[in-house]
Amino acid sequence: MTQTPAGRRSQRATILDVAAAAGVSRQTVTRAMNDMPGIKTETRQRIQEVARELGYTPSRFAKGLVQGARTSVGLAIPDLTNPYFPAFASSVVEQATQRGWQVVMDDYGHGGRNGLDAVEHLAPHVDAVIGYLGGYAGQAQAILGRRPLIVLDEEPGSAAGAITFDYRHAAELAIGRLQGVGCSRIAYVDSVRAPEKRALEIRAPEDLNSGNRPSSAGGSAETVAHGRGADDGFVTSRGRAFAAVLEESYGGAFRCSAVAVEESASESRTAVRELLALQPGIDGIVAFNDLVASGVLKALSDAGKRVPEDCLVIGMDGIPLGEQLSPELTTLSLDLREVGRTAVELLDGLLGGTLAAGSAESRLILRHRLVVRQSA
Amino acid sequence: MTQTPAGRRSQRATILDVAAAAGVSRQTVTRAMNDMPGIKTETRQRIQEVARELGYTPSRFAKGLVQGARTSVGLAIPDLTNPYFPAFASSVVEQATQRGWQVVMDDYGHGGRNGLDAVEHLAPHVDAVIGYLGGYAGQAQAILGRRPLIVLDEEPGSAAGAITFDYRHAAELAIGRLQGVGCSRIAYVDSVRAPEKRALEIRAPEDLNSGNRPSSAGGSAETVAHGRGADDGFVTSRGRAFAAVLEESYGGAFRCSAVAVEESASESRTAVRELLALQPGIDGIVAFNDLVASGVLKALSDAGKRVPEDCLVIGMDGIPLGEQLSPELTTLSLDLREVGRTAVELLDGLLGGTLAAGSAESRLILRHRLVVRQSA
DNA sequence: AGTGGAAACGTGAACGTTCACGGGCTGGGT
DNA sequence: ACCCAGCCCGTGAACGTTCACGTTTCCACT
Repeated sequence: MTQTPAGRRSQRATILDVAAAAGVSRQTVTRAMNDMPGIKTETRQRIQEVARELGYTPSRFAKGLVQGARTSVGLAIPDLTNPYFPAFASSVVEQATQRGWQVVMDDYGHGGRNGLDAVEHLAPHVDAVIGYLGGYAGQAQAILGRRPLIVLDEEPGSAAGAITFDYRHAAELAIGRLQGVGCSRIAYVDSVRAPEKRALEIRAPEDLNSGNRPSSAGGSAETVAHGRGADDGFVTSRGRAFAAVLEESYGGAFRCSAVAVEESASESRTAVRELLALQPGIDGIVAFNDLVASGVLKALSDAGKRVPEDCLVIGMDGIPLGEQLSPELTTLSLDLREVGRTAVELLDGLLGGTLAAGSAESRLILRHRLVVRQSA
Repeated sequence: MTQTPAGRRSQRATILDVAAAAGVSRQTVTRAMNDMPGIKTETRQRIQEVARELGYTPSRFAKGLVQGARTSVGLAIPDLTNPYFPAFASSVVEQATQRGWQVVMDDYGHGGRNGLDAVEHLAPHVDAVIGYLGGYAGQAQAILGRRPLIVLDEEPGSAAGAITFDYRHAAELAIGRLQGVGCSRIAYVDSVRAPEKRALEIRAPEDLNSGNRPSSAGGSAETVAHGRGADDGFVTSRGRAFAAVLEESYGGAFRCSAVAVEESASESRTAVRELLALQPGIDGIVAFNDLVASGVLKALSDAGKRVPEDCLVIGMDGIPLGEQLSPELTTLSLDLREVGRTAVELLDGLLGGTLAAGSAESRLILRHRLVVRQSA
């Protein structure tokens, strides 16, 4: 034995410690630990026993250095507590595991961090990132360099891959439904992501109560948003899509009002309660998502309105909660497991080289699907 | 330059490639990339530019090897889709991130894997594991060797740390509540974890409809469970705790019946519907968790029973869903963020050496708290 | 011009493992 | 007695980075 594992300050046992203790060489220990051939069964067992006693755990760094990396993907999610994300995260983990990848996860919603912080935190440890970054696609891709980034629900910018949603199509589905049953006064309840922390408030929509505004010709479509701090009325791309489709569909005979609240049922409840007090005639409400829609249902109940008799309600994204509500929520459903699967497939293509970063094929657009239940 | 980065087959650019391209040495590149002092600003910028062009990303393995590992913890979770887990997972990630740790996550619920598979998958990449393993604490700790394992809701066995729950206390809270308002016929709706896939079915409880059984003296407490494949009536520790407390509290004047279903609202709904058809007199139901309780509410509604007027319902674990139901669900609430935080604190103690693996201090017992809302 | 000293940069060594060899032993055949 | 094959085991090299030094460059002050 010319190997001298002695005299080190390291706490961890190394392969040399095991080799010395068992009276063999490094390579033999490697053979024993990794079930390789070319070693006597007796020796193998003795070495494994010694390793167990010493509490030896192979260094993942040394292993990775010599063997070449197993791929590990970072998963950045704003808030696992939001029922939208678990199905997505679960699906990503499942798909990654199937490919033998590992997933390093960051839920950046707490502690005032944002999507960029998450990517900075993940970057040193991963070969790629998938995530809802909320607008940092460009900067995040810069941090990652050549390593692929898949962003979701966001302008891709320089990101290697992206999955976005056809909100225009979703809006057409929902409004088609409401229009079909004759709704005439529709409200859209928008929402902003918590990290932005914009203090949005509802203002009295005088213009809607007191007839037409001077600026708009009598009977023309009219879209009014109540929200402070938003550069335009509808702050989200969801909201914008709805506004556009509403104008087109109801040209001439429609009024829409919108409130923007933080993404939670209780916020939504109080906001919509106030809205209903000001505009009792509303007979159809589309919500930013099912969580917000849940608050809408409560608010309608508070106001003594029955769903769907007095007012229809349509949610969005189709989280499991919707089925448990009464009335069961009609929603624009998104198969979030499919979204996760698709994201991993995209990444697989990018890592494998069959897909070019930033190419048209790496930009996918997914569609919502109308699931009709009781509320509309 | 005696450094010769040429003639390698490696795809990835190494620090030597950057050094050669920039006409400097390894160490200078290191200084540039890690914002260390002792380098001219101009040189630093030039190197960073070169690194960007070459798509250089430092090898996390080489870095980890020489610098000593940043700790990374594995997080094993049966099913993120189950609303019980996201708050826990989110909290673990938050706490770990605060300490500068990274979290490698495995959601092992899909594809027929179990908690042991998850630990095997995580083991090569992590310094410790936190997880709901569903009964594999011993074998998992064996795989991890000296590296600490924190198990939740499970007999700790040889695991370094553990968090369990005082189901006895929870049962006392719930039954105390029901007893206080005079419930006389209580059902407990139990559940088994999906991975077990035990086919449990409801059988007609003749003994409860047709008076006393011969084996039990008239009027004595009687606990009947309907479930095939369970060695005893109540298959879960939650169920066992409830059975015990029910017997003691209602000694002489009580009848309890239980069904065991898979953990889902729809399964629960059909199961309880059948149960109510057989035993219409039930006036209080405690459910395995809020998801199951949600199905119970639906079943009661199906049967024309009003909650809480005709029958009280108490859920368990206090997931956000409960507040959105109508009636809002009274539940035995668990602060899952606190559970996650506590798990990480335990791990912190174990890694730091201030806590001994397997010691009494590394075994924590947390309690549920009764949150009274509308359903009871 | 000489000198001191800081700033800028370079070089051997080490981290812990696997890969690609190479060597010794054993046993069975000619 | 010799050789060869097959098994078992050991040794140098390499993976890519940082650490701890050592060396050079540069400037200011005497």
